Amino acid sequence: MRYGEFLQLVQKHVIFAKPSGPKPSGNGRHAIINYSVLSEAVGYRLRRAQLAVFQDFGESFAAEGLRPADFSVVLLIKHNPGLKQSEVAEALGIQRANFVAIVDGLEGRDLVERRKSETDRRVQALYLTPLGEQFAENMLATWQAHEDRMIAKLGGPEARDELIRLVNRLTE
Amino acid sequence: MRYGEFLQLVQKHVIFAKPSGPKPSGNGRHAIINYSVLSEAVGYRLRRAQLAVFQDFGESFAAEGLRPADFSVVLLIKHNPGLKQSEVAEALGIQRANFVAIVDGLEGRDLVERRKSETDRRVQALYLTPLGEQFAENMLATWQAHEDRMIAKLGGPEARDELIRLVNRLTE
DNA sequence: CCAAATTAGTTATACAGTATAACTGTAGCG
DNA sequence: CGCTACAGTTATACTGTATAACTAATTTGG
Repeated sequence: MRYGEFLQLVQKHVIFAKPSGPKPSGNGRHAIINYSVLSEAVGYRLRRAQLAVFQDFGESFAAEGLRPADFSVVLLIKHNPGLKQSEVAEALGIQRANFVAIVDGLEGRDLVERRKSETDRRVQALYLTPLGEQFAENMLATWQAHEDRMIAKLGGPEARDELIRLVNRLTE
Repeated sequence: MRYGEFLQLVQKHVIFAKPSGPKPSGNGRHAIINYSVLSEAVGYRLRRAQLAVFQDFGESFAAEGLRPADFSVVLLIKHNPGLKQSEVAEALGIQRANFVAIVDGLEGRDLVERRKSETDRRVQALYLTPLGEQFAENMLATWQAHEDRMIAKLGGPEARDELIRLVNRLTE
């Protein structure tokens, strides 16, 4: 058994804890706080928003025990079967060393298959298993429901498109 | 010596590593990848953008060894002197247990002062030290330069306002 | 052709961020 | 007074991420 597989087994089954949102804070009184530039700081507001979205994502996939990285990996393999491990990892900005455990997990759940390339035996080409293909369908339906909630919060598909357009400028 | 202070001492001085961006990926050839819905997935694009912004933030403050949380704490204390530890922590969405080490660090650098409240000796009220006030001025100048870079990437202050307006809807 | 360099994947390890439980000292209240 | 609640703290654990070192396979240059 590989180390990654071992880790997978001992992992707790609760991937995403319940929302740790604003606790019923004691006396209920809240200090009025001056947030200064934080209110309009791109990094801060972006971070808080991203946490809120991931929170919803986590609750959506709590039953499946699927983390954002797992979702992305399954999606990419589904649409690009045969990609090398390192290509998927780089596409998602995941270090190849950390990617091993992710693939171990998906392979252990019989969703993904590693196949040694015939032409280059160093390479592990990735494919979805039949179960993985089926899983991906349900996964995408669950994701779409999550995404629809986010779009609704934003105020519609146009607002979503505008948001994507803006944040992409920060990544380029 | 408290545990938090001990941790502070043994912490490495390199808070933010160099950008681990797209490595000179070997042969230079890149597989053409179908990202499917990931291209327009709110959570995914938001996450990537936030990482890019934090990367720039980290480089901006590498010399000062200031992390995003430290920045926010100093800023809030500057504009709300005398707030309780738990109030600052809650305002920033930081667990009070984890907030202890952050304040330990800032206090150890003589930027922040804990003062036991006269009326409630359980409470630690937070204030900037004179050095902290001075530090905050430089900090804000450094931050503004960072923020200006982000605004420029976005395409101007109007685009920034629009982005903030959109992401705030996700957090509410 | 062969030795050296490079590449893909893997393992081990370290650290930041975050979450929870349990403890101490203090305050409020019947 | 005795019970409950609260603020801060400590210890601990787990996820995500970063780096170095290793193995096996391939490519490259002389």
